[in-house]
Amino acid sequence: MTEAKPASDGGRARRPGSTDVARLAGVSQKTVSRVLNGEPYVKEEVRLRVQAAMRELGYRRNNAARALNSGRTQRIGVVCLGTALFGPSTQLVAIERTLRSTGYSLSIVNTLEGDTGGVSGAVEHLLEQGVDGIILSEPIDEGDDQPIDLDIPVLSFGRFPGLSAPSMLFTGGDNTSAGRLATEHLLGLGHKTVWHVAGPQRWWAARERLDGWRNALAAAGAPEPPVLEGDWLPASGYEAGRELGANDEVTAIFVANDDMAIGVLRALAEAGRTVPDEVSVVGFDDIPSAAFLTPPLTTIPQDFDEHVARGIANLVTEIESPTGDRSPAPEPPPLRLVIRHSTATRRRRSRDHG
Amino acid sequence: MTEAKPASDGGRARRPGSTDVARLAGVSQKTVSRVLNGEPYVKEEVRLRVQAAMRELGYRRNNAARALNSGRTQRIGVVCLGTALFGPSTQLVAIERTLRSTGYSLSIVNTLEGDTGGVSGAVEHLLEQGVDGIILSEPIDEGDDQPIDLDIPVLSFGRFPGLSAPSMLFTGGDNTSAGRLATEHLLGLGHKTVWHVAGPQRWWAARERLDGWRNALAAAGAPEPPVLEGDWLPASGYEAGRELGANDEVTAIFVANDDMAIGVLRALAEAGRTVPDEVSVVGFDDIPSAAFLTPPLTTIPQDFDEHVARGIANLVTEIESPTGDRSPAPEPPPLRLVIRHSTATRRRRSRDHG
DNA sequence: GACGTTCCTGACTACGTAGACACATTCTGA
DNA sequence: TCAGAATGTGTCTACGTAGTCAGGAACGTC
Repeated sequence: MTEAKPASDGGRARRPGSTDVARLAGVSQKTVSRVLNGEPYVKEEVRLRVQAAMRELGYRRNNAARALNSGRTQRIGVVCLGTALFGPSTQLVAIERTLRSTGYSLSIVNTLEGDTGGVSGAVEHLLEQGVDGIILSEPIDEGDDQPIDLDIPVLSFGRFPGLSAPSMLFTGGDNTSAGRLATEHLLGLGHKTVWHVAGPQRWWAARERLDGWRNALAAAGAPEPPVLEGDWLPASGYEAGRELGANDEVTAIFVANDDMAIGVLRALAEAGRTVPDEVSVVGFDDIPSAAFLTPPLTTIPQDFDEHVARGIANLVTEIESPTGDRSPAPEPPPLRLVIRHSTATRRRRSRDHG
Repeated sequence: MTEAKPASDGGRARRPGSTDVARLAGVSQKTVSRVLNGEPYVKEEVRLRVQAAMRELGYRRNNAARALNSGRTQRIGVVCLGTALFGPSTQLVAIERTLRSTGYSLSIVNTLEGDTGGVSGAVEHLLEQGVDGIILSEPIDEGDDQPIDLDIPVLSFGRFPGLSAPSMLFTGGDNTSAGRLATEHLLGLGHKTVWHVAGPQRWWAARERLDGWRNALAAAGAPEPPVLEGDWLPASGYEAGRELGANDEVTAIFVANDDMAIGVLRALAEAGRTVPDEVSVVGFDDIPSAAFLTPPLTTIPQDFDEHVARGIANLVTEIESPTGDRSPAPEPPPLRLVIRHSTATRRRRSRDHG
């Protein structure tokens, strides 16, 4: 009986394994395994003895060994975009919280914009780590991405062409309808048309909000002004706002997120255009500070918790019984529009008859 | 030669292992392992043949097996607080980015406020997953936490008593000095004293900023007004702002983060106190929208990238050679104060002699 | 040409867990 | 009373990787 690896005598003591627990409790390793997994057919007295031994040794189950044996890691990987934006951050928090209650743990990997390999590189990284499922947190369309072909279930927050997997699940809010809702709100206030400060069009969410805006305008027979595209950040909203503020035609703006709306508000203020008297502004997200801006921002909240809960429930089901028969998606929560003080009925511009 | 487990004929094919690659390349499994790990003493011709075989089979190294064998998972766990706040989110992104370049991957777990077990529960969860090191992202002081005793290195962003580990590393900005800097700026503008809207005092960062404020006041011989404590969110800042706005004595406020400062600004505006003419406000963080508020906010930026890079470099060094001899910490980056338009020299209040 | 290096490769094995299976013991019903 | 089920427990083994060690081949040196 050779001992190839000295039990790291020099360093810290070797972590106890189920074998050590078994020895102490006077049972076989397999019985310890049974106790660990709450299997039936273990005498209560034995179960208690084993649990006592585990406590005494400070036993902690070795997940690597478990994964190796079972082929399942009890871990889910999330591909993020590496931004600290409100939406992605909030969603990630919701994912972690939901996942933990299912017994899975979470690995995250960022796709930095312009990163080598983009999404497919990130996915590859996760696969090598070993994950039972993958979540694409904020699907974007990078032209250079090669199609991704997975053999584990995937949950995506939004459409993601170029992806194939044994089971592809989707969740997330209806950005198109939300964009329509925002636009209709402004049209309903009497504005002839609505301008749009869009998010980066590589993001599907941004495209969909733009689509909703476009649909609403078309349905109302309103002219479609040119789109200004930002990058979600306030500075880009400010740039767009400067253009819009200089244009007397502009009386209503739908901004694709609240952060950019902050920039728009600032630019309008600097241009001397009062909100909402001269220009109405609608944002998106309902960030915590939206209610405290000048003026408080009318916006559309997103129910991340709800979308995440639905998506993850499906993902876990799919992982644990890959039958592919998912329960029919429950209807998504209704869209809401929080009306504050950045929108008002259109007034004749002072210079209209000057 | 029995075959206990049928190779899952029913489901998808078994993933190829290094043994399969070896067979295809006509070498031993060990040689494949050598190629994988870039070890020397492999003939170039053999190396190429093995790599070709790996590509052909779509081989992907199994991290669970690797971890089981080596006792190291190449994974680092991060304990977060489960908030989408700007600071924590930004820091997490920085951690992921930095870590990836070192070859480690990232598991995250949230300590939801009031969660069972708090930090120690989160740590336990990570240990069971198997991590080589742990990062405490936003150290807070939960009274009910039992002391944590680890046997792997820990990196903490801020002090964290009640924690013991073979090596404990710290990084992060100097919140105390930052608090002092903000306060001194306001005092330097002629304000008799500075009021403080603090962050939740369970957070060490919040305590330190408060300490810095207190130090600066004491050093200047200024009276110390009562502290108002918020929860980092704009709404709590608004509440504090309503109190402060009703008090004519208040001419200068240091708010512990920008989000709360937004609430403070709003409350002051509603109270008819103009900023900066009547009241000066300094925030903390320099969130992206800070420059676009009304008025643009004077604030102290945090250099997360820098702190994270320093901390992780030390952590990885410690994991890979647990000698405990860390290179002396390089001096932290200098503190900055971004002066915008929310602070100005004190003017006599209109009612001073009324 | 014998010997010591350096280079290259393979056989064997451990890592910790859980699945398959064998077997012992107790319970149940005719 | 005895078959057969239900209940416990142990033995053996696979999972995929990399460490240890044994040795063969190629090279140089005296």
